[in-house]
Amino acid sequence: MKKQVSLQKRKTFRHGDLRNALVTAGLEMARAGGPNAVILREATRQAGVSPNAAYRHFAGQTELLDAVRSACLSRVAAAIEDEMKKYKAGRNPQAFARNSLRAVGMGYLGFAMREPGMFRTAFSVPPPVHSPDPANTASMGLNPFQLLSLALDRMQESGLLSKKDRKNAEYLAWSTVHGLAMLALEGPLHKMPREMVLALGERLVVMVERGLS
Amino acid sequence: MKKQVSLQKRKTFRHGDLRNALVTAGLEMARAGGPNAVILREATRQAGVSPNAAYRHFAGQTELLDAVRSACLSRVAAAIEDEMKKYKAGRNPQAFARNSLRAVGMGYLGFAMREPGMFRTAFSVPPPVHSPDPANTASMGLNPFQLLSLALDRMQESGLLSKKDRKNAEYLAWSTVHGLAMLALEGPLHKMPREMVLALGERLVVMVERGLS
DNA sequence: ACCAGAAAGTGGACACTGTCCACAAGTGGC
DNA sequence: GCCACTTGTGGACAGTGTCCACTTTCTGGT
Repeated sequence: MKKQVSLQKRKTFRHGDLRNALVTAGLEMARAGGPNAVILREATRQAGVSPNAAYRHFAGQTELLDAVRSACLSRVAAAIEDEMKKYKAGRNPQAFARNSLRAVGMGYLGFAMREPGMFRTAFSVPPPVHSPDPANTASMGLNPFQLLSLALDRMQESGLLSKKDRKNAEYLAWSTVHGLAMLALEGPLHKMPREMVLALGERLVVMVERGLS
Repeated sequence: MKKQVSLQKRKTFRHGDLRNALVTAGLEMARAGGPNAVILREATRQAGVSPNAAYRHFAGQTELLDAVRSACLSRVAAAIEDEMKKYKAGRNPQAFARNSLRAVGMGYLGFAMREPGMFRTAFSVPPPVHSPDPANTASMGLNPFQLLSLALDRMQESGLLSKKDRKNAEYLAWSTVHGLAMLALEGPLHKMPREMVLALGERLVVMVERGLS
């Protein structure tokens, strides 16, 4: 239907862009079924190539998953950016700061609700921590964590947060929205309607803002 | 080494307690490697029984995992209870309420740090929501969620929380600690030292307490 | 223009998983 | 003592990740 190009058997022996094709296929599987659903052989099948061909581009299934996770993280970052763009820096820096924080939280949560599979994949197995890996970023060149830091910086600069309270505040804020997202996606709250989750998210952001200082 | 009893080939054709043996084996696998590591065939092997024997007690691997998850949830509840027992209701109900909330948060997080595999298993795939399943509880007969509710009730009763703010507050509080735990276990913070995670946890609980009202 | 060597993909095999089927071995009620 | 029922066995199958030896194609140096 969509990328028929990869299904019709190619004429050339070389695929030309296999690595990308595999990641794309893997991304689709992650979208549909989360990290456990990204399956190496299936990816090669969709790329119209033998299973072992994948090993020319990835050391194994784990590395393929790593690449897919990276792609998922980029999507998360993009969603946050989109949300942040709704607010412009105006004459009230405190309002701007608050809106930034809200945008990060709600962008994060919104993506989790919209693309559960990708979200779960993005935060599944141990990635190499805070690597400033440019592959995880969107157009602003910041990963989700850095976008959050930015929002918190604005809080501090506008006087909403003391220097002391600012320290490590990203972890506190992040935990909050991430936790709600996970509980709603694969935890005990998975039957809660999305609107309610998002409503809780609103309260959560307020709680963070109030509780941080 | 430990439960040799299940390894030496039994004399009777019947195992006698196979279901339990399978869950126990599964629990050990979950402890060591999280939900993905609980493998049906391996459980039967450890129980000294043929793979198919498991199907007399579970419809399939998923059901075995369900049972293991239930057991993990019990452990979480037990850990929270242990933490709560440290504080007794005294002449200051507000302090008691605060301590209860702290106990829930820190008990939860502490267990996550001590038993990452079990914790991840406990909150992995969709369980049947808020079923008051007695299998998930510890000695007080309350599951982790209910223990949290109890702590929040104490907050309200002691006047620390208004009726309006009390509503759905468990979700907000829960999200917070759960999020930190997940980020620390299988998220980008997995290299953060446990002491730091727990220190963040302390701040987090304070933030919740301050932010909820 | 050649041609060696690297890069990319193929085919076959292996061990492992979950699961299905038909069958055997004990057990309990009448 | 028999017979139905539960529990466990054995053999099979498809699907997975991965290793090995092999072939096909591309590329760069002479």
